[in-house]
Amino acid sequence: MVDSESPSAARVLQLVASGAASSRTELATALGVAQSTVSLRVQELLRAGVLTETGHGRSQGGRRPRTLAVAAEAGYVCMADLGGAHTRIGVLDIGGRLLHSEEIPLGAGESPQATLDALHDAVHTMLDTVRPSGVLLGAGIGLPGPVQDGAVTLPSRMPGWRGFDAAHALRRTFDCPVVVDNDANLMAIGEARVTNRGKENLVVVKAGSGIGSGVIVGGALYRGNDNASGDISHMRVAAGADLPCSCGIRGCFAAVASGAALVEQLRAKGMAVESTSDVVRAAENAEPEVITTVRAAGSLLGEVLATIVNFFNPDAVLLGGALSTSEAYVAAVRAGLYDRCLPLSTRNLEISRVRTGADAGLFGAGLLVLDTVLDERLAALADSRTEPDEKAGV
Amino acid sequence: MVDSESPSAARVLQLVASGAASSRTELATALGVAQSTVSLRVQELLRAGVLTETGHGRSQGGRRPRTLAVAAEAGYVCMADLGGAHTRIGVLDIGGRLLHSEEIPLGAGESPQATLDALHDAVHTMLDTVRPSGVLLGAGIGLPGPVQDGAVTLPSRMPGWRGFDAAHALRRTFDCPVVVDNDANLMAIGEARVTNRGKENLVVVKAGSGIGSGVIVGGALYRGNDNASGDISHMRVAAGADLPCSCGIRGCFAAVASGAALVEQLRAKGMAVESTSDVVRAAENAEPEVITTVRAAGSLLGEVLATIVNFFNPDAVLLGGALSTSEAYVAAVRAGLYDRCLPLSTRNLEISRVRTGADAGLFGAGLLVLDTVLDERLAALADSRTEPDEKAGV
DNA sequence: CCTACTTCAACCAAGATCGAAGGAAGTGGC
DNA sequence: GCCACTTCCTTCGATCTTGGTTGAAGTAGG
Repeated sequence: MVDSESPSAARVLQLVASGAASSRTELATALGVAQSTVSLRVQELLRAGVLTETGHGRSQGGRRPRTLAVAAEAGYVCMADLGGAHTRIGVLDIGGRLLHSEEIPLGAGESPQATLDALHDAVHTMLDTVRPSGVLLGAGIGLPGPVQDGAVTLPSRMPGWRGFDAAHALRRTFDCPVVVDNDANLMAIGEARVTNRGKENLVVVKAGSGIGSGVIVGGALYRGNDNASGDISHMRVAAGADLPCSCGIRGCFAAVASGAALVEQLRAKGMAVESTSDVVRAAENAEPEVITTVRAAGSLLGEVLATIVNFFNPDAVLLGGALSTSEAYVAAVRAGLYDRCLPLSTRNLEISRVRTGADAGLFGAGLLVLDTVLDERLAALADSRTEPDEKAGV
Repeated sequence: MVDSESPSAARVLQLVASGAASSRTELATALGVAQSTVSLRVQELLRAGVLTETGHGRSQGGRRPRTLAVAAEAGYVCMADLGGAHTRIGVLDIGGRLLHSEEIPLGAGESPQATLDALHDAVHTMLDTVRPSGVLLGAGIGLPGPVQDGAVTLPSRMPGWRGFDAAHALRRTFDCPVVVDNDANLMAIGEARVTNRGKENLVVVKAGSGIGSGVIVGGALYRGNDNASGDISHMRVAAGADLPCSCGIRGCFAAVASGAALVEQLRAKGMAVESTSDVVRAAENAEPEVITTVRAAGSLLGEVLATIVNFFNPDAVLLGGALSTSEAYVAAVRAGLYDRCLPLSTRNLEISRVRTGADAGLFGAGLLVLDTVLDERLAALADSRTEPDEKAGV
């Protein structure tokens, strides 16, 4: 359940690829493990062909380090972050570097199979342009709703998706290992692993057309009992006492303050907004009506998060999703949170935007699938190395 | 940070003492580790004098097991659970068995030093009666408020305690190792470790004169950033819009539904209640006014917990504290929770009373101090065994 | 050119845990 | 009584990890 600081293959590659470490010694300090341990693991990765020695680095007074680099030709993974109206897709090389990401006009509103087919086409068009070297190792996909066994169990804005085994369908379509998870969970994983703050316990909020969060405990994703952790959309707020929600209860937070709710509210007032991004743009243009609405939504999120922070006492609250790109929104969240939270819990609390921005979910999806794919590959290599040995030995 | 299933000394002893395991083989299956590992650890504990072999068990078709028992003469720890008006004290033997527990009329209302002095006297009177064999190994104390570095940082009903280093004072008074922690945290630890359900992630609520909770993640206590996790008393609820709270904000949950708040409300209506227990008693006697008030408080807790359950998606919510002894209260909590929570999160959720009842906090305090004390003792023994070897060897 | 010093990575021993194997101590059928 | 079988516990090597040491590689200064 915990894999934060362990020198997993994917993590070693990520450090090398990101430039955070380019020699064995640097890896050892970055991972916090003994040099000898790193040495062995690097040897494995070299043999597996996913790392290469590229030469020597500059000496710092002593022996020159042997520089390491990921073998780009070893392959890549591709990711998708499915939203209500838009979908973000991208490619990660084997070292966890984002080679490319883009937004495509594809929503989960269609039938599942049609959506996934369109996604498949879009991904392959992207791959034709990007032309990453090597082979497709795996794919990771984020869906906007609680995911269990590869299927969405509570699709609020996704008609027809309930119980549809997306993982199975994708495996068939893409013909490679696939992981499917909730979008906010993937965002939390991505942000936690790419921007390594010294923080162990995080709440990462995705405020887009819906609102969800991912929870990081001890550096690893906390999934809860049914992989349903992080739901904050159905908290009861006074501001929405009479608004109905897809869950069947009135007064839910997301029914008032989600991007979709803001669009509705503004359209009711005659404004020409279609999506959450439209709302954010209008707010940046300082349209008074919009900015008031956005601030109110942010303040409400702050209030909701105050409850979460009091209970969970995390090291940081990180904001992502389309709404978080609005300065006004973030400011309102901060204000609402500090206003309603115990000083004890906010004293050491960081509240900021996700550093990986709109790509956070893609990073999470890619890194998650890289973990499993690389582990399998190393295990296979270890097997193939021991078996012949036994033959030769006896 | 995680110590749930590891074969720690205290855990081995607890299993033996509780009767859950009386032979090495049973220990191995209970701990989920190899028999050889258990064998070595048992040898250590035998040498340390905290375990003894008592003879043979019944054969089950093969060789008879050698039965193990904790060496009662090896010592004991004593515990205290300090409340606003009452305090519960008890003694644990080295195997984690509760030898005795009682409630004494001592509250945290006095000055800290006076309270601790009175506590010391009460504990020694208790020890004179109980006469546990062996020596006092350590003491664990629970305080009703957030604890940092052995001191309460936000004493809501404890004038004069703010910043008072209780751990230091107790170490001097009792002259033994001491652990001090939040009462709800200790309750969570106690309940999680004594009644080992197959559950990994728990929320344990203490609903007494105040309301707090302890969070168990992966079998171990989750403490958060500032050891301040589990605070649910300051969640905003509609029912208490205008009631002031010690935190300076209006509308806090605990200002409406804590035991202290219920006492106030009922007294304002002319009822003769002094403490939370009085309220519970009156409710059990089916006094209409009281039972309505208690049910309302329970329903509110259920609503608050619905938020927590949606976010945290635990395996179980366990209710403790004086209020939880009221059937009506527990029923109202259940109703409120199921009413406001997503079915997804309650499908596999257990909602029940703590099985260790009023002693949950004592168990937690005792087991926590046993952990550290036993580890130290084994380490000391290991040292004393290696050092002479070196002398003799050279 | 030689020496002193720094840094890197391979090697080694120590500790923990595990699985397999085996001895010890029983039961039960013949 | 003998033998097969079961169960319990210990022993032994294998594996994985870690920290410390050593030798290799290189720099800086005289």
